[in-house]
Amino acid sequence: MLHVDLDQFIAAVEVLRRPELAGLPVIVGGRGDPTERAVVSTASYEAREFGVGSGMPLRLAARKVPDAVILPVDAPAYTAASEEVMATLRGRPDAVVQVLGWDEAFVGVRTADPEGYARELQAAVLERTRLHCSVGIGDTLVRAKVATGFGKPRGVFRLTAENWLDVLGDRPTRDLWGVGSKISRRLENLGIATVTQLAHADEAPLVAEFGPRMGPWYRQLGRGEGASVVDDTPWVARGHGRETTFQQNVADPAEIERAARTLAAQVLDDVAAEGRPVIGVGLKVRYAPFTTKTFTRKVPVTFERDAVVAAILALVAKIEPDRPLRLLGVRAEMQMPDDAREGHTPTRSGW
DNA sequence: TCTGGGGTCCTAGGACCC
DNA sequence: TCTGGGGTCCTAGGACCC
Repeated sequence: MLHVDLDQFIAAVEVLRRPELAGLPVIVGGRGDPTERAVVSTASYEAREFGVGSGMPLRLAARKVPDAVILPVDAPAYTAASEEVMATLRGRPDAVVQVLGWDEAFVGVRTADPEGYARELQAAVLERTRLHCSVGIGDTLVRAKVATGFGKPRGVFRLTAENWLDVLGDRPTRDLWGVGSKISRRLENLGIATVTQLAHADEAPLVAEFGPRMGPWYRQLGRGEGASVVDDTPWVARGHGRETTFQQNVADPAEIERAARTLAAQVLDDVAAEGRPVIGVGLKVRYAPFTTKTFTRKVPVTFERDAVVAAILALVAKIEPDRPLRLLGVRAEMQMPDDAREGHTPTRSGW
């Protein structure tokens, strides 16, 4: 199968509608105001030269690249561009498309010439959307996904059982899809630093450290093994959430309740659009400077907005008084359709 | 430098039941 | 007086992804 990833997608979309930005360091994040609390969504390759990357605080990015063009996030524009891209992928011969996000998808296809197919796919995407993408080819989803990184930008790269360890074996486990900084550190404490070491690790210590599901899963990941079928079943959201980071920390209970009610209303609008009842609510709180707490509660299956808001406010009452908040989030879980996906293989990202 | 906002899934531990 | 073993449900929190 193939994995397709648009190159610097958000920045590229912005440059398309403002051609004069081509070749400049472009940074997209937050409301485009580098004095606010926000992070970088995407930086153009020119900006990345200065060490700017996704997830970096916007303030820091602006300091690193004083001449950067800083733009606000325009989600509808990226959604529209993304839909064009995905439609292009679906139009490829025999393609089964599994969308992973705005700028990513798996494409399942049987072909004797995957590289040729990938090049044609890139040409089709470029012709229809004027956007460049990189393509990974693999015999599993994990290998295809990881392969794309080696193809960037605008390239094609293949990873299979043949060359997986040759290419990745000496790399840190952090380079694997699903291993972040915390897991890689815990692996290191088990004496596992590289992909090869993970691939050949004993299962028992992994199970002891990560549990009966995730332990074996991480070793599989080290081998690049796992699912190899692209699944185009339409996505069904489990819930919807909204959160806001306060520009200044907030301690006033009345202001916190107001913010919670506003978020709850937005969440309930999102939920109502799905036409499925609410089965639970959640509250996320980040106390300043950066300690996150969550509270959850099941509710009787309901379409009643007032009942859901009341459940959310009951969670708000659990917030420690006199501790300033920097973030507040509200979430609602929805009832799943009966036939919803069962027996999922863990991937940590739900895809 | 000071860390967004939208999601998903897994695990631990307590409550409760038989 | 101290205490089994199995199961399910719920909550809180951790980690990851884009």
